[in-house]
Amino acid sequence: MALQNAFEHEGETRDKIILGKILGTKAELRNKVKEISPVISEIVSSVNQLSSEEQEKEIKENFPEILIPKEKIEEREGLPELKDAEQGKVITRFPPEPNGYPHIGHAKAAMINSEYAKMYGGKFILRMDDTNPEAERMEYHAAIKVGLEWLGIKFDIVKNTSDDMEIFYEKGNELINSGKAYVCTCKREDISKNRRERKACKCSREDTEKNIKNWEKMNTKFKPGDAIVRFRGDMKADNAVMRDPVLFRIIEGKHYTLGEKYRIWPSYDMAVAIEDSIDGVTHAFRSKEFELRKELIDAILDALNMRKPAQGFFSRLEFKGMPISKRIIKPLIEEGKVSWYDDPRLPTLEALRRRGIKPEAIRKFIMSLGLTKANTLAPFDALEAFNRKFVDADSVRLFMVNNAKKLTVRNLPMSSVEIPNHPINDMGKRKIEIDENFYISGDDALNIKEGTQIRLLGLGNVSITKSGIELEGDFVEGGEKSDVAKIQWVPQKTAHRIKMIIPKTLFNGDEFNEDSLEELDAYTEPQYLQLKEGEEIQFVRFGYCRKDSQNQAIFTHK
RNA sequence: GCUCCUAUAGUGUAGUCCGGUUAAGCAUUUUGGCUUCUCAAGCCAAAGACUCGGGUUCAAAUCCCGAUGGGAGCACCA
Repeated sequence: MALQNAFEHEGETRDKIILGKILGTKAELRNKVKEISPVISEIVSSVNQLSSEEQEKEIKENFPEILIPKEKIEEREGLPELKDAEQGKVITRFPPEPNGYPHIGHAKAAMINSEYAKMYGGKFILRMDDTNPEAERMEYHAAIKVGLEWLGIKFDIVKNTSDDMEIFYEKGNELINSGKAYVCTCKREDISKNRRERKACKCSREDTEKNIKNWEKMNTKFKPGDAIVRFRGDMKADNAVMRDPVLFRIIEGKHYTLGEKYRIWPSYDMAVAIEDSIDGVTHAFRSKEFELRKELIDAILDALNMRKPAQGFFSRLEFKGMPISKRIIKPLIEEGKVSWYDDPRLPTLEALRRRGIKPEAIRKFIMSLGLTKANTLAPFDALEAFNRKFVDADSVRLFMVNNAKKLTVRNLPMSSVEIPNHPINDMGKRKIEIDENFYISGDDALNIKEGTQIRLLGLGNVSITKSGIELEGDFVEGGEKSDVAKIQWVPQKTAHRIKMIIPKTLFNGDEFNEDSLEELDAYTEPQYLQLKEGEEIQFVRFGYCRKDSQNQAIFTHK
């Protein structure tokens, strides 16, 4: 073993390392460290005295198996295993609030939960967490469903938290009747102040009878803001969430599905606790900012003698320079700085789709992030790298030139040319009609000098007789492929004009990037018109792009 | 302010629970090379990390204590 280690590390080995290796494989020797370490030292020093050649000779003669290269360690696929999970019995859930458009953060929560259900052959629930009528809209509800469907996430059960209003009231009664919750009629500011100062208010000392009466009055007499139901937690607790949190409050807004049927609504903690328990959820994964609520949720369920799910937490996912929060995005839309929630600069699912990011890439990417609680501010290029692998195999290769310059080629021997749609995979060919008039990219035109040769890809070499803004040249029969600049081109007579949109980082630090959307004026082949909307293309020597419409393409990535 | 969470290469992570089989693995990035009628993909190679300071131990990324950096909560939002 010493010999092997020495061989792997330039002829030198160390006794500590060898000791570690031996103890690692042979646990029974661990209490005999004192006895074996001098023996090891001796072996190690004798090995170190040998020259590399002698070591190698020794290995070849006595331990040839060492020379076989080690196999690479396989990366663990997917998420870490769950501790108390039984095959076939795991139930997870994704509970979004329909109060906005779904984004990459939703994708992470949904994928982690669904992945675990899949891993253990269990069930996965989509539960629209809609207990705040003021915030929720059908539009968002629909957008979330569309987004999840696009991601390819399948649900076994779809429900709304608001389906179970009667159950919340039942449990509310139970908590109030048993004195584990009380009605508080203090002012909002006082409640907040008492929380900070860890002081109980007078309402918490009222008797059960009064609480029951007030609980009834919440349905009739009290106005929104007048009264709330609070859980009897611990006003002295270090965890501020436990300082008598809200369980129910009055909201008079019109709920997007239930209208004005109810006016007392459960808070998030109440709703999640009860729902997860009655839905049979065994494992609930949420993002890290909810971590402090774990204690509360357990306490509520204990107070009601209900089954508790295991709770896990993961870090929020955000991209550098791409804000997720509505608070930031909404004003940008209002000021016209971004067009809408599907603006390709945004991290919403709709925007990612328009930009040409594939759901499989998002899945791989999210799984690669793991289940850590450390903050993740991933650079977008990590996602791009995954996406490129999915997109490359079936993206049609097309020619596109931007900032077009004219090139006239004399003595062309043909009037059309056939070009394969993909360099490796069989995706057919396209026939391009040509005459002597071409467009080439402005950047390429700049670099072309008089008297040199260039090669028009798929066509042939041209010897340049005039450079500058309008170029001219002669066709060269049988020209060399190597050592010539190979450039893409578009025939002038059939050139199709498109707008090329290049999304860039929206924010540099806190500063809005005024140049975050670059638009190029470009020409492409008429073949572009034959492609389906949404198809991914690779514009040769430019990058992967998604066809957004007949006259607009969005740059995906290099 | 109080409380909680967190810290591995430029970036994202594996390993940490249960110290040794890993002088830290993978991916991405960057740089070289091969291949190629694309600056793409593919293949090969190189570069690069355990936040800091103590302690325990034959042995610490892993356990303990302290410091520092980052994030979150202290809503009648979820």
